[in-house]
Amino acid sequence: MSIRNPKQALYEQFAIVAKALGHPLRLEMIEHLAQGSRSVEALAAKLGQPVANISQHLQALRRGGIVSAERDGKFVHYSLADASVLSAFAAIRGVAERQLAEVDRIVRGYFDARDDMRPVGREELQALMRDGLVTLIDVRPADEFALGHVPGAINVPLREINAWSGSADAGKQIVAYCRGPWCVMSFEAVAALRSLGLAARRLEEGMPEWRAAGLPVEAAA
Amino acid sequence: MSIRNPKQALYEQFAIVAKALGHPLRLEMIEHLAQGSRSVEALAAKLGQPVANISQHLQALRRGGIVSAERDGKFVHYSLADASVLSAFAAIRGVAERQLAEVDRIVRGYFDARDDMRPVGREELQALMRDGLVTLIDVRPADEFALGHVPGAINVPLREINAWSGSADAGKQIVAYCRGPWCVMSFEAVAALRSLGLAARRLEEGMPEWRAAGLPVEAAA
DNA sequence: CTATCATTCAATTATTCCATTGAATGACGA
DNA sequence: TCGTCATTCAATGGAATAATTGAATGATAG
Repeated sequence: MSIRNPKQALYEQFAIVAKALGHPLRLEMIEHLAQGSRSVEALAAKLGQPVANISQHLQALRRGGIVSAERDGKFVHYSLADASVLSAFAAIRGVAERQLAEVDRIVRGYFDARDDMRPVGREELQALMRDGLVTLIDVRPADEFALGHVPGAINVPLREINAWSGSADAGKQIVAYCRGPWCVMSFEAVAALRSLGLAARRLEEGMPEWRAAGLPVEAAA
Repeated sequence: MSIRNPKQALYEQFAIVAKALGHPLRLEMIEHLAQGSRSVEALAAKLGQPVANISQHLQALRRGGIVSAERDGKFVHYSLADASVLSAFAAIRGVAERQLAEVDRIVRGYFDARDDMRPVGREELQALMRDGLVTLIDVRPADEFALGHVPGAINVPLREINAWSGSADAGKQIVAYCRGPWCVMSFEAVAALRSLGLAARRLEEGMPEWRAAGLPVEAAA
């Protein structure tokens, strides 16, 4: 290792962390790992990527201190190293939302962010739930739901949304959430429900943010 | 541009932001810009880098929404685009401090972080200042001091620290701060003062963090 | 001990990023 | 209008990073 002054050496370390976050696939991996720990194979399957590719990206994330690994039999389970990883992700997302016009364009174009797409905040949701005014649905796959979900939520994976909608209580508003603030599944769930004439809105954030806020989490028995 | 789904498109945008933070030189540029706006030339001089190189990195930072440019005559002044940039930087620093053993090693090795190097916190400083128990010195160059400093601080650029120490009030503890939590100048100032037998400690954070916390800032007349 | 399977490593090619150089742009002052 | 100066652009070669493939490792089950 070359001799440098400590300032540069520190900046190099910080840059390693930022660089680890600087790839779209790795960010997607982080969002999945934020739902709970995963084996390399499971993660690869979720993302539709070759195992070796995911393994390499996991090494990069590990070098940056983003994830930690734990061996369990012949599986290695990866998970986020620290809650501070989520705040770093959130901070980067915040910069992008505030500063990059492209983000705004994507959100408006693809997600069709109309005024009435205004998401429900955490406090607002808790008030609505207390008053029994909403049906809260968790549109993530069943395995992620099982690892932890908002108390009172029903698991309705995205592909079952149309079938489920028939049994929905038309008198209540539906609130959907999934993996994070920009997770597409809740957008699509809301769009699908609305096209069926149901009143639906997104929860502003997803499961990891709910958990990070210290709010109660329910797990499968 | 290829057609992708919105999720990937968003992750790509977030990755652009993270990638912009993923280079040591750019992080150093951010720390300088956090002191105040700078022209390309001024920044290049501060960092001892060719102008064209700095210009290119500034473009990268601009693409990532990290900095914004403002033309003034034939100069272009760059500054941080948003206070959220500082929190993103802080979040990344936080991950590095918590997770990367190398950071710990550098801090211990170069900065000689002994127990009594424990830095002074903001509240503690304010209490000490109120009671007149400390001399607060700002060890940044005079131009950065002029753009804003902690009220009551004396500007003692690092290279003048030995000359100044003769006139220091030996009955008071000295607290030094500079550009940020890991800015080397305050470490070196404290080391120099201690080797002269004076009681000196670092302020935990630097000017940008002080400003971001909404605390009062004094600028040159 | 051997077979199996999850994971990692190694090697390849394509792509992107980086620093440097020199030329182009764009605004100001004479 | 012309020269000057700050900044940006374009082009170069060299280094790092990414995706793919196939082989190596390391732990479990039989």
